[in-house]
Formats: sequence, C-alpha cells, structure tokens
Amino acid sequence: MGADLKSAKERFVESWGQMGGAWGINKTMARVHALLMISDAPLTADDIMKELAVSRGNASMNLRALVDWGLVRRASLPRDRKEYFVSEKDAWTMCCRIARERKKRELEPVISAIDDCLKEAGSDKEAAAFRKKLNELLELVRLLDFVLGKVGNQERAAVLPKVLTLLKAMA
Amino acid sequence: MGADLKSAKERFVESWGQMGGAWGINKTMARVHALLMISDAPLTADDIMKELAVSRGNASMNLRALVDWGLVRRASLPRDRKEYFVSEKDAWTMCCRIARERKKRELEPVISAIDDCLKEAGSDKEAAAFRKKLNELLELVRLLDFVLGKVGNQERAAVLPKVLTLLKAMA
DNA sequence: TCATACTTTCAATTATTTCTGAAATAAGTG
DNA sequence: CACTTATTTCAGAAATAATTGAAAGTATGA
Repeated sequence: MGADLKSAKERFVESWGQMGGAWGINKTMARVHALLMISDAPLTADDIMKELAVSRGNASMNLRALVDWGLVRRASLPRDRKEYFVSEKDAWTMCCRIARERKKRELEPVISAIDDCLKEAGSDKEAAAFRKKLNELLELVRLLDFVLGKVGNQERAAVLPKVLTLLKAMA
Repeated sequence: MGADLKSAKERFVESWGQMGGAWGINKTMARVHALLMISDAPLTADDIMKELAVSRGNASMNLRALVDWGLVRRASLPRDRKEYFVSEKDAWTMCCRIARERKKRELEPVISAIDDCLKEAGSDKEAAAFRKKLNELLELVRLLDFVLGKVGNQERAAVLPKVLTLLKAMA
C-alpha cells in the first residue's frame, strides 16, 4: 500500500476514534469500527490487534460491543477456524443502527426517569413549576426519541429523501 | 419544600447527569444544568456547591462551561457582589444551543478530517475504495451537520410545528 | 483607595474508565 | 476423545478524566 494511503487511513481511524469519544463512545471501539469500515476484506481479531496495537482482550470486548450495536457482524470462512469481522457496508444503515441503539439505551431511560419524577413530585401547588418544566423537557426528549425511532426503522434508500424534505421545510 | 418534591428534584438532577454522561458530557456539568433548569430563582456558586456537594472550583469550571455552551447566563444583582446564574428557560432554545455547539465542536472537525484524508489519500487506483467509503461517510456527516445547523438557527416557535408535520409525513 | 467578598485557576489528588494478559472456556480436527 | 487453536472473561494495572483546595486574581462598595 502506498505510504500516503496508509497514512490517510491511519488518520481517518484516529479521527473517527476522536469523534466517538466526544459522543460518549469508547475511543477504541470507534477506531475498530473505522478500521473495519475502510477494510475491503474481513479482518480477524489478530489483524485488529496488530493494526491498532491493542490487546487481545480489548479487541475481543470492543468487537463484541460493535456486534451488539449491530454495526459489525461475525463471518466465518469455510476451512478456516478463525473468526472474521465485517463492518456493515452501507453508511445509512449504520446510521439507522446507531439511532436505534441510542434511543433504546439513552433516551428511553430518561423518559422513564422523568415520568417517575412527575409521579413522585405529586400534584401540590408547590410542585407546579417543577411539573411544568419536566413536561416541557419530556416533550422534547419524546420528540427526539420519536425521531430516532423513525430513523432507526428506515431502510437506506428511504432515509435521504425524507430528511431532505424535512430540511426544505425548515429552511 | 415537601419531602417528595425535594426527592423528585434530586432524582431528576441525577438522571439528567446520567444522560449527560452517556452523551459525552461531564456528569457534573449536566447536574448543574439540571439544577438550574428546575430552580425558580437564580442560584449562586455557593448554592450549587451546597446542593450538589461539589467544590468551589468544580462549580466554577462547570458553570463557565455551561455559559460557553449558551445554556446558562450570568446575572448580577445590584448592591450584591455575588454572581448569580440562570438557566435558559425555554427547552427548545436550549436544544438549539446544544445543536449549534455540537455541530461546531464535533461535526465540523470530523468533516475537515475526512477532507484531509481524501486529499492525503491521493487519486491512485489503489485508493479508490477508500475514497469511495470516505465520500459516503462525508455525505452522511455533512447531512447531520446541515441538520444541526438548521436546528441551531431556529427560534423557539419555529421548530416544533415544522418537525412534527414532517414526522407525520414519514409515519 | 483599599479591604474584602467573591471568583478563577491549576497542581495535586482522587475517581473512573479503559486496557492488559493470562487463565478459563469453547470450538474445530484427526 | 485427546489435542490444538481460537475466543472470552476478568482481576489487576495503566491511562484518562474529574475534582479538590488553596493561592492568585478581580471587582465592588464604603
């Protein structure tokens, strides 16, 4: 591989890791994801360990997490007992998977929590302002939840036109 | 304040902190924000220190960060040399500020990074697949950037109706 | 102006998260 | 089944991030 290409790939992997970190995702997990995305062929855990200089355990755990997120899948080649990993190929599908997981992991729990707070706060006059604010936030979080739910269920081809329509209306 | 109301507020503050953490935001920063959101009156650094059991320095730094994000503003009362802090009141405006900041801090740098990678990768046949994948990701990140840009520029009243209308169309 | 009440900063500390490596487990092979 | 090779797990180590507290910096009202 040309030196420039190699270095460009490394740069991309690092940037993707950086971004992951900013959004609350393990940096190594994001780097593994990046590596798989730009790899033409399936990779083994050893390939990843070597490429990113991480331990076997680390590679294993992050690969599992990526599989749990639906961003990577396992693949085994016949007549080879090694396990291979392949990234979801399509960027839009990836985006949908991420939306689905974040909705489930991070929005739904907040919605429940706010609901519980509303219940616990009671209906005293004293709590009125608090309830009002909570309801306002709930509306917002629910809308986000709804949006991510929609995105999470879309198929690749369906997303782009709809998003663009939406943007036009907002312009 | 009734015991239930107090405990409901505490629960909310903790949940909000939790959520912040999941999205890559300092947990204490999110708790301070939550506290200010549900507080009727402006609070001083001392109020926050006491309420959340954090040090003066910690309170100061996280308050500054919230001000930088445009989620909180400083307010001073005449004949009182203390500084007070008030949360942005409107949840939608808050949402817009967050969109704006995250776009600036976390999407724009990734766009530049991918651009740089494309430049560095060169135009060899060997790099074709890499360029293709990068362009696909770039399209996606740019769209997200565009969406956040739109949201970040909206004013309160304008956002909700438009988003809701379009969501119905997507149903 | 200046004493003082308040705020910010930052080196040191503490807490949390992430990572490693080796042991345990599983899976494929002959 | 016994053996080999691949994978997972997890306790401890390392790295990173958050927090403290005290010194330095500011601004206000008398």
